[in-house]
Amino acid sequence: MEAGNERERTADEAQLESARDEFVTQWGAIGSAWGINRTMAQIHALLLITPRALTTDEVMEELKISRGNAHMNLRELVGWGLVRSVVRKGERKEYFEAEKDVWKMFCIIVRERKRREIRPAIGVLKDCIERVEGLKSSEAQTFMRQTKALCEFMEMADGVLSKVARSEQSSVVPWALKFLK
Amino acid sequence: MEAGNERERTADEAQLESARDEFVTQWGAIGSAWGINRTMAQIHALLLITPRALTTDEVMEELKISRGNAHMNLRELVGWGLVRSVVRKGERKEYFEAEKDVWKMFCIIVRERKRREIRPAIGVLKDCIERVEGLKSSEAQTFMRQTKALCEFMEMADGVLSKVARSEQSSVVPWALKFLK
DNA sequence: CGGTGTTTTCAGTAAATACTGAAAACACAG
DNA sequence: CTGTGTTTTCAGTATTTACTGAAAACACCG
Repeated sequence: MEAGNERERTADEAQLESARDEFVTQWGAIGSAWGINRTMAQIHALLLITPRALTTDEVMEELKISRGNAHMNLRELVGWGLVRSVVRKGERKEYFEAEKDVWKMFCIIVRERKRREIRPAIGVLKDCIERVEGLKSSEAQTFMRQTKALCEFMEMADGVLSKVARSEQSSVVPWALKFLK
Repeated sequence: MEAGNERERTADEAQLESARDEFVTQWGAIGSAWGINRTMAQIHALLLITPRALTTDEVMEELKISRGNAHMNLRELVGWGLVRSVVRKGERKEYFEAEKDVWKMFCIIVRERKRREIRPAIGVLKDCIERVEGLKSSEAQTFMRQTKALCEFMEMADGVLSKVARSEQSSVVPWALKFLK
């Protein structure tokens, strides 16, 4: 009987572990399709599904990666605000834990991508528009029309995302859903 | 006087060309931050700001890239639906032109990313959830909670994006903007 | 059919990106 | 200050990704 339970628990553990591995791997693949370093996405996935905070060594061990790699990507995640470093009193090791609330996660990503990519893109577009202001050729006209349209669109997107991400409440979106079409 | 006009026109052209180059380069950089091949983004940018359709050779020339590269990336853009190939009667060359309407462009990108990345991601999450259904350990609980939350979130995002992209009208979003906060 | 202009493919190579591991820097306790 | 555990850095290297260019395939013409 005891042996049976043990065998069962072990099977369960194997099942869980394989699902966790699948999740970590796939999350890495998904991340890299969106321009995020695969390892960083994997570390993030690992921390997301781990109840407690982990040390750099545990991350290294779990994902079979070097210290440098683990370290750099953990720091990057902390930089994004997706992971917090926690220090336990009396211990010298640093622990890391992910923001687990999916909506907060989303808001953080939106804010950061806005700051890092959308804003600069708008800047570039404005600069391009300025440079050809007043030019008359049809090529110049097409260029202006397109860059202006793109710029307006991105400013709108920026606005929408700001509001959505500021709300900090996933309740706003399901509500908005009803009104769309 | 004539010389003056010519000099002026030339200066204008130089100004336009530098702005166009800037745009193409930067659009490439932006694209690659979002997981899109830099060259593909540059070709897209080039076609966006060119009033007429271009041949593979013109794209090669403009961006200083090889035939193979130009060809493959043009095909990829056609695959996304962001670029159409047009055949002029009596000519054997193939011409390429971009979808210029920014809102349509957005809808296409949303639809494709949904199809290529969001849907598969949801599939992976569902699979992971299924695999641990019924497991009791606290590790399993955390795993389930997180993957379920992520899955629900992505399904919601998928729904919102579907509706937004289906509307085919940029007018819906500015309207929705007022209601957000 | 052979000739001509065009597109497609892909082996080989280049460039970009990510990772390793070991050394240096740091931080703290004794 | 010295020893110990920990974090940080980064030159060198591996892996991945993207590109080239030439050959093959294709499509049409006379």
